[in-house]
Amino acid sequence: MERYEPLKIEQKWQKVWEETKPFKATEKPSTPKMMLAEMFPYPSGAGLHVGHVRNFTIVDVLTRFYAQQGLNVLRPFGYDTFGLPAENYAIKTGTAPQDVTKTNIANFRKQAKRLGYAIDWSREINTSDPEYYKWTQWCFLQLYKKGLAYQKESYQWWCPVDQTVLANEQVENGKCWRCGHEVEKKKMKQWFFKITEYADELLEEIDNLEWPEKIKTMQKNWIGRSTGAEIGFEVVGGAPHITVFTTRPDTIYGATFLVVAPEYPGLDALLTDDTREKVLAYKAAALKKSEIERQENKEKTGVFTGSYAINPATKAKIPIWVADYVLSGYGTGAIMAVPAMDDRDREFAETFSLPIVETELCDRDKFGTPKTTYRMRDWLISRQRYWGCPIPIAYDSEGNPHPIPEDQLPVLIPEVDDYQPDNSGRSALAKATDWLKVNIYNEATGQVEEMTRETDTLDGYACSSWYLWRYASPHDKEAAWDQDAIKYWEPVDYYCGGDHAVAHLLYIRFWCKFFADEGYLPFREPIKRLLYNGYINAPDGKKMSKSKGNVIDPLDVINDGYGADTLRTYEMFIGPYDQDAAWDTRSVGGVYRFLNRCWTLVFDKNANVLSRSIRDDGSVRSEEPRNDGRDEAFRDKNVSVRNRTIKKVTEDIHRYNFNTAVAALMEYINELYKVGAVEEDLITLAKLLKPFAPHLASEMLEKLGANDEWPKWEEKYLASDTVEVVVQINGKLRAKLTVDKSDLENEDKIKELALADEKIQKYTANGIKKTIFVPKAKLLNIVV
RNA sequence: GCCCGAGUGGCGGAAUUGGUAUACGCGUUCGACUUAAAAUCGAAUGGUGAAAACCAUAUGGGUUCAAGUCCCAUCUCGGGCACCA
Repeated sequence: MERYEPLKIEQKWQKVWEETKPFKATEKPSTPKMMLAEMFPYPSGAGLHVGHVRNFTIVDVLTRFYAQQGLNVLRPFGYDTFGLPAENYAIKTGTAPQDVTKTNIANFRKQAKRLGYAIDWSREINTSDPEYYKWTQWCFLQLYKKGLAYQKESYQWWCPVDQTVLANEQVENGKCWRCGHEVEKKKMKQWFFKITEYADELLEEIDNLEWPEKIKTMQKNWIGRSTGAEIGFEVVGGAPHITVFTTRPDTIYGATFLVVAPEYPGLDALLTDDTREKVLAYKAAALKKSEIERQENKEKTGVFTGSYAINPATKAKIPIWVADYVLSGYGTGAIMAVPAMDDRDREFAETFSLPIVETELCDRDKFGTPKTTYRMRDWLISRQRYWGCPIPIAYDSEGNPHPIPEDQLPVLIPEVDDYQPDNSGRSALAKATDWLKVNIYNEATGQVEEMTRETDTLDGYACSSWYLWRYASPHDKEAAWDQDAIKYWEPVDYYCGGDHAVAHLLYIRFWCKFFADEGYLPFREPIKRLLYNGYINAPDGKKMSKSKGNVIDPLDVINDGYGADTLRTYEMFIGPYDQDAAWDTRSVGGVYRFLNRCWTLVFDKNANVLSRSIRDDGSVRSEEPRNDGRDEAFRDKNVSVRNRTIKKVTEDIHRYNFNTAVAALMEYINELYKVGAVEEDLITLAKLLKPFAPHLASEMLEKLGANDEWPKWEEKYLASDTVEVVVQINGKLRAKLTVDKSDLENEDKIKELALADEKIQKYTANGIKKTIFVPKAKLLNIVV
């Protein structure tokens, strides 16, 4: 007897797909398109994990579903390859990140192919490929030309022992992750993208997106628009006046002191000989404070500057303090403190015995000018790292930046021997001394000059801020993306991921709006629908991690004999796609049994179950062949189950209820095992199964000689000839009636039948108050 | 602290518009097949109870003919933000 052998079937179909390339996409102007993508992975050395499989399979189910419905689908794939793990590995071992990346991509590709994904493999992209990052640099230059890429002095984490800049995630409890020494903030010139320029549109367009509410709320909070006013305070003694931002200009009569942030630019002018030493010491200490310390220790600290300001409302002379509870990056870096109204100001006033004055409110616009501010800051994009996209800038002898001309792109990453950043705070790119020198035309002097290249690289998020558009024409040598291809394929219809709720998904919206303004994109939002999938945790409910030893390797699940179809279907069945779920190895077996039953129904003529059906009296009618000409009644019964299943699976996929779609297929096959199947059932089953288990379904369809066109249901077949009507007494189920379909709307008839029922009569002996009939719910409620 | 979610059998979960609570799967039990085991197939499976019936969707109220679903309060868990003036 033949058996279901997933590995054999899967190998066969993967070979077929490798040769026939059924998902190679081309623009077909007369066919509706559908573009789907997952958040492209960072190809780590560990290979695919079960979270990738869930993420990719969601996209795959939708891709195949729409392809089977006749849409022209594009489902590309790519790799987000710049980043710290490859660089750290390089520092440790001296292996070039280029080589490690190449190996990891090959492994990822091989594994993704073993899962049978409907990918157009001709569109693979890789952010560290010079063919790709040439255009990342081009994007940077467009932003630079419009003044949206600019330099500014900014405080960075700095490890004084390792003499290097550290990223936020490399600072652990205020200490350097490598040497353990306390880190400090160092003022350095950094590159920024001016995302705040688009703050209003980014905020206002959120409501129009078909995205999960959770993500929309997070983005709104992140942008954090608040409206208020800026109010100028004159400083006694002639120092420049201080402008504060407040959302409550109406409380100005209660402002009894001002507070500026330690980093406040005009701080020096406020100091007196008596206070200078103390204030500067406070400032130095504040700069040393780690984020963690600032978060954990919210006790108010501060120092009096020695200066006073005049409250424009009360004309009172009020002291100016410096305190780290005022943030330099928000508003103007200075506030008016109204301790009677604001909890933080009150706490500060109480700590330092400053006056608290209860106050009447005044007109909001009386003393200030209306002003809107945002929590969102400009996007800091320079990284002092080797393994990133070089910023296409060079500096003349006076330190002025000049863009590398577009015809000299890409600025290639130079080869170096040592990947450790150098002690000037520059990336390892600074070690490529020849590479550093470049001849550029200087407009100011009108001469070609030797300049020095920028050694910072771009934040990886820059590389992923335009990759969805590259998919439209991934090998284009003339442009970042082709206008016709973009017009046809994009914006992306479905984008699926489980991370980057704010950063990546906000940055890509920002770039989209910018390039739309520049005329390069015909839309202002890059992603129509976002699916945000949950994590898959270990069987113990905890996060999977190597150190805990609770990692489930998807390739092990396949190779253990379950196969890719079981793995895919299991991960869709595990629970609602947007919720976290815990791996359950035994449930994987349940899904395997389900697929095995599908296989058996089509291929194993000898299985005794196939020859069974149930007689009207409930007994099993055995030894009957399966696909012969069954009698009419039998066929009608199957027609109704079949149509209901088609409807349920179709609608569930439309709603992303993949778990209940699989459950509906399980119900269907359970029913077929009970009553028997006609050929149309087998074909329908295979077609509906294909998005989840494409190898097995292809094998079934081949055997049945059928295509994979998505089946349609007809409403008229959904109900069988008789329907069950529920009879309630006071809302509680007491009896079930079987009535003819044609009588379902007939209230009198159903009432008559109900009242004739023995069980119901027990309750109606003392009369009936009223009845409620709900034909849609097939329900009659009798109130007694 | 603030803003979102969520709480249903032994377990993961279903219930789409207020209308048969517990679909589907796991686990468990029993049976068939087998010398036996595995695999496969079939049956049962919220609790109490002999049964009738009663009680069950975190807890306590409410609205309704009817509440897992709506309203009010409380508890618990998860996520996000966190001195943003």
